[in-house]
Amino acid sequence: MEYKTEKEFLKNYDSSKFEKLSVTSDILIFSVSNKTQENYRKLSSKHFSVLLVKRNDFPFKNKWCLPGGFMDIKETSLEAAKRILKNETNLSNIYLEQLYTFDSINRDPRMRIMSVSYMALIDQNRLLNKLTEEASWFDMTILEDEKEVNITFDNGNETFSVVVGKTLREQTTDRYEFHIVKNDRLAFDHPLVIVSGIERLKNKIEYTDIVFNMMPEYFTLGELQQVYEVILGKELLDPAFRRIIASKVEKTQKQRTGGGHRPSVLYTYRSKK
Amino acid sequence: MEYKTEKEFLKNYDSSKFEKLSVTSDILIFSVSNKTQENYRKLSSKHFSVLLVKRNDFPFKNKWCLPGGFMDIKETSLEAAKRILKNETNLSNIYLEQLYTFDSINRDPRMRIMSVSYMALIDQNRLLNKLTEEASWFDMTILEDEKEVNITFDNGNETFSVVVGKTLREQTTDRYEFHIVKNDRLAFDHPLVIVSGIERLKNKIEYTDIVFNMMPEYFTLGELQQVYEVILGKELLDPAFRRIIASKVEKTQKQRTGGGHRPSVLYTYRSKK
DNA sequence: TGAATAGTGTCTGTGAGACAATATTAT
DNA sequence: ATAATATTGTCTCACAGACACTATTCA
Repeated sequence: MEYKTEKEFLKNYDSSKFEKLSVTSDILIFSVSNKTQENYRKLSSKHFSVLLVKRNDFPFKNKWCLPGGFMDIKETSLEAAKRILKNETNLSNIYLEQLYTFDSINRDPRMRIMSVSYMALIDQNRLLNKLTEEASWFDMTILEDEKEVNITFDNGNETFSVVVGKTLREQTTDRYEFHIVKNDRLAFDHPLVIVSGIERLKNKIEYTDIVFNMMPEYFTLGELQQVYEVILGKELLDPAFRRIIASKVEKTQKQRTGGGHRPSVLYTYRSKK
Repeated sequence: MEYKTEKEFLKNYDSSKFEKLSVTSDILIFSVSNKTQENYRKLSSKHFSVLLVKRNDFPFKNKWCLPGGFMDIKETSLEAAKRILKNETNLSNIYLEQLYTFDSINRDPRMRIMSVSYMALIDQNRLLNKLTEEASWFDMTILEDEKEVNITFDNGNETFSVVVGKTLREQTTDRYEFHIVKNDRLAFDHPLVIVSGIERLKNKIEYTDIVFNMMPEYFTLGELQQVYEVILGKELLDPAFRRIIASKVEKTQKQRTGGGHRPSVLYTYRSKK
């Protein structure tokens, strides 16, 4: 049948023509946690951490997964992500960016479900006991070589690790293609989401200012350096770090005292150049 | 109802519980085209170009759009992209990476349709008259300032331009959020896809080797430099460019002669370090 | 010969890496 | 005084920007 106008066409459009599927928004909530130190003189050490939720229902009952949920037909995946984030942390105004869309055929045993994943960055100090019961921060220890990424998760009560393999498809697709090598405790293909997010964050921390979304309003350069170090997984030299960061931060009158050492100046993020 | 095992749960799962939607794969096929020169002595000048398809049907009948199509329920969006690409160019083995998922509620007037977009890079020499009838390469002229991107499309017969505005959402989302300011001839939200792809390519060309996917097997450094220049939208200094690129290319015995000037050595891509 | 591009040499300033040195606090 | 971190100084080396210069071809 031929239509003369778009209006006419739309009125007669049969929306059931193509098969449909469900979509979820899954959110990688990254943060940096403080581990208090035995020795009063030492700085509290920092850990790169991710928020996981224990599944109460099938599928993958009792396994850990990223906070997520089905997208409503009347909201965008970003809106769904914000809703879930709000639900999980009771916070709005969190840094959020779309990460990747995962849609391998059998990633969900129930049926074909596509996942649009988002990455959120948060300063853990903003949420004080606001977590829901099933949610828990896991510190990540990341070991990476050319072939694999090995991540150990630890929330204080439970420890487990996953291994994700990297294949580099020379020309035809993304630089790295990930596949799960070992995984007992994480649901779905979430190890792939986590590894993708880590890669993204590692890259972006070098050429953007996103790191400040994980920082409180006032912080010392030592703390900021520690955050860089746990995310990049390597130590940085103090003078070099200070030079690079100098244009992005503003000195304040405040100081942090109390450690058994010279007090440090508190800085704030200075947006723009 | 409570289930004891995952198997039992899955057997009884009602997959119609959540509303569903359709998904398309849309592909941004970028290339660099040669404009032959009047003066025999001059090099042919290059243009950054994108493949567009004229819509034969509603919606957006007679407008131009990115090659794309509905994803089958039994294939992934990447597989769909490859299928569409094969269909459009008759080529396999094309560089392809997932770009972004666009899912604003009313992006398609028919119904809720989510688009997973891919970016493909291709050497135009690989396809000789292989294009389908409705497809056409458009050279892009890109003017960008802090607030807007203005792109003029030209396929030899037709010229039009679109304007996309940039908003930078300080903390809560991606660095830039795009919105269409002016658009007459492109269908759907495809101006946003194109701008996102250009941003991605501009970034990646600096820290990856993807540019070689747009080059033939043998090329001169002058040609390669021209490709960088049209994509980055700025001129580069010869010695600096040669220094940077040196480790990525391999000199051959071949030469390109025939221009009214010194012949140039042909190089090949040298993968790895 | 001259127009046009190919290709090289080299100076200079910037900025990162490395290491050393100094400063300041709580016990 | 000492452990621990904070903060600065400075040397060196690599490298990007800039510009000048040489090389080679074909009508």
